[in-house]
Amino acid sequence: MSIATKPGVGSNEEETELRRGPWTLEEDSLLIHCIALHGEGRWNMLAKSAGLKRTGKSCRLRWLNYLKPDIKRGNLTPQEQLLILELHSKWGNRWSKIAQRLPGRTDNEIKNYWRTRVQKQARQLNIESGSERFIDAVRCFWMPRLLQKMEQNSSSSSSSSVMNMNSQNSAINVPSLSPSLGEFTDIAANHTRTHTTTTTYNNNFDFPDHYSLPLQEPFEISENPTSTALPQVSENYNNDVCFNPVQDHSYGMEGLNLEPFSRTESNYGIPKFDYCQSSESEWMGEYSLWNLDEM
DNA sequence: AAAAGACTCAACCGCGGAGAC
DNA sequence: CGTCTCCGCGGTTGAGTCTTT
Repeated sequence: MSIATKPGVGSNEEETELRRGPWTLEEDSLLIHCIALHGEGRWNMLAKSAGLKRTGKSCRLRWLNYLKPDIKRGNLTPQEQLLILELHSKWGNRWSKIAQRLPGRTDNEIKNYWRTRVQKQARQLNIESGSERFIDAVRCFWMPRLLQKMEQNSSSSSSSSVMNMNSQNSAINVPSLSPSLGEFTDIAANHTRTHTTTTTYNNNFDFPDHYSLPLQEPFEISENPTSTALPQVSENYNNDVCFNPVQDHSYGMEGLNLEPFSRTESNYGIPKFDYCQSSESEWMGEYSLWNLDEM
């Protein structure tokens, strides 16, 4: 079995020398060209026929995570983040399975998102990721936040290009979001809509069962994503992509002050407080907004 | 302006399953 | 049935970048 040479460690036997590390433009071109000719799969053979000194695994990874034309770039949208949270609560670290529900997103990207954003937040709150408290935090704080963000986006999207990136990006063949995602976001947006009729949310957020999934099995419901409940939202999702050009890294959970939540067991279970006191306040960075002591 | 620390994400690694022989 | 190879997945690493001090 050939062992990849480490960077800087030379090998006299050229045929066993394998490159590692970042891919060059030339390598990318070779791989793309070869896949265009032969298609995906048979990665070891592909690597050889392309003349690449890479393992088949490396070629596969490069293609799937970076070169494949339908890969989306940019930050995950609130909808995507919400879906990730939801699916992770359902499936755990099944990244590839989760990625199948997010067209254009790779398992690697989702995994990175989870580790760098979600788990980081859990660490900062001294919540063990995957614990019930963590699930609570996701459900009672982060999901509603994302739903709120979705609502804001959807209300402003009519005058923005946020939801229309797909049609503008003719170079990239982006598949439609799965019907399940449309279904899901319909339901999720409906949750938001239900509560945005008032200026105050409460954290119960009509997640009916404390530990059961708030949106039970929304993914295999229908082949038709069209929703009668929220046509405008569905429409957006049928149009797809939702690549948000705004470089907003704060869609996620950064800035949430869950200290009381993480510290006070009495708040665990049925925490009661408003989490959306002010629609005009930029919720990211409003640490005090989340301070239970103030309630 | 520079150093230190934090963060991101592309890429690698090891493992296990599937299929061919 | 055992062995080998390929493929795909999840976990991990580390270089580059960004932010903070």
